[in-house]
Amino acid sequence: MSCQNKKMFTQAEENYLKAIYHLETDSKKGISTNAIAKSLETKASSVTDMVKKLSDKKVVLYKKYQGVTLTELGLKTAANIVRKHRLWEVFLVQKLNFSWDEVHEVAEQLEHIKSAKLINQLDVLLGFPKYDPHGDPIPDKDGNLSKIDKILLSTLLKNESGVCVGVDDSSSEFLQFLDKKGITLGKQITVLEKEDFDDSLSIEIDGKKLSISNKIANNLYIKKL
Amino acid sequence: MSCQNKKMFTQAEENYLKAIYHLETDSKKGISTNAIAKSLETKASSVTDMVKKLSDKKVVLYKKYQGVTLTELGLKTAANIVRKHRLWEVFLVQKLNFSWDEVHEVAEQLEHIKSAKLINQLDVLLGFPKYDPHGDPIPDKDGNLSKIDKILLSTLLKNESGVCVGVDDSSSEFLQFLDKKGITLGKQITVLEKEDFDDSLSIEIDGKKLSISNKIANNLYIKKL
DNA sequence: TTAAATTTTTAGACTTGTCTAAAAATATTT
DNA sequence: AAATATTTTTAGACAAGTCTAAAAATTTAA
Repeated sequence: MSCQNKKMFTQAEENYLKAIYHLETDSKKGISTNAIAKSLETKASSVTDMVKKLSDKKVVLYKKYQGVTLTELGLKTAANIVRKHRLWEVFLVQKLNFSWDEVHEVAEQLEHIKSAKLINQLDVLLGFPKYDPHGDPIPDKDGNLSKIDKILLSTLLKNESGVCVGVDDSSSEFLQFLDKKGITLGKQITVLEKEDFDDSLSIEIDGKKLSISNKIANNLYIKKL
Repeated sequence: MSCQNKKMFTQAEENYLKAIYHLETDSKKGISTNAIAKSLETKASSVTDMVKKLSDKKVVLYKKYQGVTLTELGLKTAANIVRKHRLWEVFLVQKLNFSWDEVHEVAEQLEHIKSAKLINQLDVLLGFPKYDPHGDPIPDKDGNLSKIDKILLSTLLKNESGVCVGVDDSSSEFLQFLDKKGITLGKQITVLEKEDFDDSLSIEIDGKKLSISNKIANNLYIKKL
């Protein structure tokens, strides 16, 4: 088989590692049991149990009541799962005609497939993509991320322009809403007007004028031109 | 989610259904607990337990001590898993440069991914293949198989010719052996000589003469010209 | 800085899928 | 047809991962 040296993790363990990874990039501090429970839609008591196992396996540091942090090994492992998730998302969109709001659920399953060759060759097939269909960076084999200096659309000033490069909320509701409005990654946007009373925006996209609520503008990443 | 109407099965359940499916195509009778246990490398007692669950779910017929048979629903479900397995094998070979001896292990995992769109689009991407990389037929959406009138190389007579269309044993050892000898699907073979004392063959392939043992000839399918 | 509220952990239970060992049924042999 | 061998099932146990309810620790508030 193919599992002598490399540590293997169950799907449940991988999901915990991924959740902690995402929470760590947001908060930098030790991640609380409750935060993990919320993000995995499970109970805090289940998290405590699992976190002990992960600690035994040296992928997290854990002191009772103090939250957890990923070790070097845990970080690498988690980044690799995210890498797989995002590469599969690109595959689904590029090769199988999925739309960006349909990929998450399936990638959530595909990310657990164990085969180094599979993911390397997928990377080749897709042309070594750096970003997934939502604009999120794909970690490389060592877990490093390409950074892009993106800002929220809501921070653009009047008459400034930028290119759509990502979303903060990638729920299918939001993504489908963007589709309906004709807003997709790569599209150029210019802020025509900023309304003070509700923080809504008037923007130009594809030569058309569009009104955008603050909630939308707060979930759309732009790279300034 | 995506699981309101269609019945969902666990990976373990799917593996049992697949095993029973394969055993049924060989034997036509009720499949014994022991046969399933052997094929899944598990214990007969575990099989008894699982078979009861499958019976409750209406995918097999089971009477104590009498073995099991797939119901219509079970047959369709199993064929669908085999369909997914074989489509993924084609994908791995055609798109990701896997060799035919490397695909099984990974397809064994991929076959359990749940998404109708995924498998339909994969079918499109691959051009609706009818056979997997070992020459085994890919069931269509209703579970129907394309039949090919293939025979074992060992049944070819002296001076008869045929095209390699499949293998009976698809262990990586056998497949790697065939690779080494230059025998792949689609290659034309002519029987030059049949030796009586050990049933070995002398064949011509690619204009070269090759000696083939009976064991090999008994595991290689040929379509007569 | 005590008291109250919240978070986290523990303890015990449940499910799925597996196992071993023993009992029951079936099949084979003489 | 009785005795033996084999197969299958049952019974009880175990590991993984989850849950609820209660206890312990920490944080917040007064």
